[in-house]
Amino acid sequence: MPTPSRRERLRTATVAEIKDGARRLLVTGGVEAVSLRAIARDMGMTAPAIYRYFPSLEALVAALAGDLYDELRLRLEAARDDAGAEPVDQLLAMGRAFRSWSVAHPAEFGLMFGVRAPGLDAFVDDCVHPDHPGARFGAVFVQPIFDLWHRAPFPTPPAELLQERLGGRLEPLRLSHGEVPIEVAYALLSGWTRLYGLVAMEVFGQLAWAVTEAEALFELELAAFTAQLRADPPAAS
Amino acid sequence: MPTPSRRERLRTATVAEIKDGARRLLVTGGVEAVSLRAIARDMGMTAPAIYRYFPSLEALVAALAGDLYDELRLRLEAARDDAGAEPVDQLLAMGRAFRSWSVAHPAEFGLMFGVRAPGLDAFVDDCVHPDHPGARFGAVFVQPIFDLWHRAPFPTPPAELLQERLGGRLEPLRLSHGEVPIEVAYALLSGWTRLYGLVAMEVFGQLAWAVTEAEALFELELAAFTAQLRADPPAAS
DNA sequence: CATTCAAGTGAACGCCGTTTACTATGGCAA
DNA sequence: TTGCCATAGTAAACGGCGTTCACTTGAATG
Repeated sequence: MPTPSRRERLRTATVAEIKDGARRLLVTGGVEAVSLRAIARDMGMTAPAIYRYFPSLEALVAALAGDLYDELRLRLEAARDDAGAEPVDQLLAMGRAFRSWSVAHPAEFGLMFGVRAPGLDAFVDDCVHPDHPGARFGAVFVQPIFDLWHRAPFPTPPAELLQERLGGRLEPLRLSHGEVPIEVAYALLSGWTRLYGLVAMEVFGQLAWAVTEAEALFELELAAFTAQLRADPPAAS
Repeated sequence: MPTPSRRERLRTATVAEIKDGARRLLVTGGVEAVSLRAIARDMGMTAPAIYRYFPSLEALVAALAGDLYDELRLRLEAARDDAGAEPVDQLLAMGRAFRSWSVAHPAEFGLMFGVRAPGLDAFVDDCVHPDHPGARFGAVFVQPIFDLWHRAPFPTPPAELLQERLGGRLEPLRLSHGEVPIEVAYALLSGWTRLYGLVAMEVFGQLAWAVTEAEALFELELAAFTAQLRADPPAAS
């Protein structure tokens, strides 16, 4: 690609400035504080000008969410790469990185993993596009679990049971990552939902009724899960 | 208490009508569709009249959320009471009831368990009031796990480890339910976060990238968890 | 140099929460 | 029965919001 024209450069700079403003508002006031008028005010512009760059507020927020998925994914990839070659260590590091980023960025987490606006972008999300930022984020977990399974299979429910219950329902996963052993798919989903549940409850303040310092609980659960992953599968009995 | 005065009866009826309207809007358009003006319009009133009953929109939404916690708790208690005397069966029934209510009421679920408005009611929530609807909801799970532990202890991480990591951080839980064995507290938190994570991901559409029909995954996880609860604790080795 | 087109403005529309001043009415005490 | 007064409701207004539309301006392009 040749050097982008001057117009192009200005345009991408403005897009970035708009997104920066949106994120600043998101961080300080939650998603409901993100408004075109406030962004434009911060930029010394008027609100309708933003429509030259995004077709609606909602589209802007969706683009911001996509960026955040990429940011979080890069963070997890860095943690994985720093964790050595042992898949379990990589998963541990990724789990901790996921929690620490999420706790440090609760507003962003809420936007990415909280409730979706009713039916608006759901059909955009579950679209199987493998290049969708959310899908690319989920994909980060696949490789380590797959490697671990190759190296040292871990115990799971019996493969026949998994096949019967889950077999026909993994098309979306298969569309992004060819054929994955069903045990790997199960471990991926099981582990991801546990990680998500714990972190989401902490970030959303839903654990305060029971426990202070949710990090202790997080480390306990992480230890329990990795112990499960390190265990030998039961001998065929 | 004597029969409430006529005024009182009219007032509670109006409060109920306002809440009904709010819930209708919540269901059809998500939480952001709940507006005082729309509620008042549906009731043939003007918006400022609602201020005679609730000090703000936010307070109305909070009251609605409280009612929803009670509704869900009653549903879970009914499922538990229909499940016989076996604690594991009770927990299974409560887990299924939680999922089915949540899937059937995604907007309500989002309001109750999704992201909180920034710092607004957080300090109201984590207040240790044992009569807070959210706390009373969480409490439903305590008794069956406690009973199960009494009847047939299940495997957990070693008590000394739990005590060291979690011991000092359970004041909120202890304030609502006296002393609870630390293994029970751990199993409660671990199980609740797994249940929440799975259901929240399904309701929020966060599993669509990997799996269709999340119920199959839910049943697998439920089976895995209850198998864990039914297992014998490892003999002291 | 003339033209074209993207970028931005200002005004407007219809929503929204909330406040204020004001009105009517039903219950209660003198 | 009469008079009072708290209660429930209204209308108008303020500021903020997303969005649309008609309009200007200025820079890149032929």
